[in-house]
Amino acid sequence: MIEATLPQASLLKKIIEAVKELVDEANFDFSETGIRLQAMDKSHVALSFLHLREEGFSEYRCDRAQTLGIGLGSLSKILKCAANDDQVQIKASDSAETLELAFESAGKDRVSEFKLKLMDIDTDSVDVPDMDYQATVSMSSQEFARIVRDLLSIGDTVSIDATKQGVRFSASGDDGKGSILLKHQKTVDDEKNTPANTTVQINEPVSHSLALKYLSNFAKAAPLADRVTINLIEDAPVMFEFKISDIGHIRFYLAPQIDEDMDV
Amino acid sequence: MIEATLPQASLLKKIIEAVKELVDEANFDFSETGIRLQAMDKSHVALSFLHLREEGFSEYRCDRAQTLGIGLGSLSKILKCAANDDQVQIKASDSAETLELAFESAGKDRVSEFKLKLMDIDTDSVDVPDMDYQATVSMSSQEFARIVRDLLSIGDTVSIDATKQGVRFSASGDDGKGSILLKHQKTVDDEKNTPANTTVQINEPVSHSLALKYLSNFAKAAPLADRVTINLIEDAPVMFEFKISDIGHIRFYLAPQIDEDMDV
DNA sequence: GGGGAGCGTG
DNA sequence: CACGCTCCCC
Repeated sequence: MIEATLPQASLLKKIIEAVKELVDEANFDFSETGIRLQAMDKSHVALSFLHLREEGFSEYRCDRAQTLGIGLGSLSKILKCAANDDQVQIKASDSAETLELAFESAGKDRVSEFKLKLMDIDTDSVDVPDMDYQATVSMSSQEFARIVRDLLSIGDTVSIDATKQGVRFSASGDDGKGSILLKHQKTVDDEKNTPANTTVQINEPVSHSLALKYLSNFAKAAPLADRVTINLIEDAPVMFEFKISDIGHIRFYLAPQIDEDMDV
Repeated sequence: MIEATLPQASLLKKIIEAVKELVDEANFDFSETGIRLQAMDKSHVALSFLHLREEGFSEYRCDRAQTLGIGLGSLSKILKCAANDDQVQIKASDSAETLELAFESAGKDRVSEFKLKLMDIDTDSVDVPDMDYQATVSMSSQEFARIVRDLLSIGDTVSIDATKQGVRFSASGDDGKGSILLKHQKTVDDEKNTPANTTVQINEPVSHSLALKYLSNFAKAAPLADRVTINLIEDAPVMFEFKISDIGHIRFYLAPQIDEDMDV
């Protein structure tokens, strides 16, 4: 038996919006402690992780661990039927074949109920070990989204270079090249004027080439978090983390592209 | 070697927005005294002039005169990557094959660099003699833009009639006719309440028919100047001038349409 | 607070 | 391809 309630449907809507472009269907693992999702994208290049802790729900109950296979397209359609400030409750009985969603309007005067057929999903579970990253960038998620959008008009691939000085995003295409450097700033908390600081923690400088179309998908998580953390390590996927306040986080891993220069 | 800096990218953005619809690619002539551009539109009906004086830049250096052929679509894409209050510096070395643009955010914490491939552009240089205009209208550029937009919903062609009393813009189409008269006002400077005065200096009344779609393009320059000056003379192109404060101006010339009544 | 531009959806 | 929504700029 699963029952979980969120006071604002908008949160769940944004979460599903952020992953549904990458993943068609995914297993949601419900346990006492909360909900987890792990899914490769269709082309097996990007990995999405979602964790929502039980404390983040206004009501949470999960008698025994249960995995629900959900088509994200269908779920997204149903969530479009919820107003942003509806309360949303999801329910499933043990070995249920459907997920039940109930939306209640803020004024309690409208109650909507939807049932979503569950599916069996073969999951290629990938273990992602915790790594010691060589570089960690923290920046405004909105600025991240803006940079990705800007560079998409220049080329298909972005190079992310993290150094002690800051992080550089660069791309090139037929019309020319573009590069944006965000300087590392010591965070100044006493000055409330500091809006969108960027910080770079470096053990060793790292550089990676990534397909912008995936980053463009990741950037859809920007509405969920003020900041994004980019974790880089040589010869391993880059991790993008958006912390969802009070409830969890969403993480994307993207394998770097083989550098063309090394391709020869 | 060329180096020129503007404190506000928004100025350059607006300038390029104002000409890019008319001109796909254009030669920018850099000299010690500033930057000039002269370009016919695709259909060779409208002529665009741009002059930016060196004093208007926060930094200007041009060792020797140089002509840079620039694709305005590509340049516009790059300028979209600048925030409005970024500082923008453009650079080109002698006989360079690329134009370099550097944007620096107001907080200095973001520096973006773009390279734009230059191109060879055949230019049909037209000499436009200084003329004694029969009528000169000065009016609010915003009101000009509004009138053009309004009349576009009536017809394709506007007739501009300047008399001592004022200036009349009129159009007609299938649904009917429209006409807007702006009365000549003696400029009253002591009354600060006077918002958008129109003045008409007349030597001789003039009337011209012009294609509204071009005027609609010219009106894109309205954000650059509070006022527009319209200069009319019989049997010659109409000149629209937008003065860009402290730095120069942008002018459009448009050949009048042969009056249908005289076409018979 | 209103208008315009870019993006996603039907 | 057009409409509506959202973010950004004025």
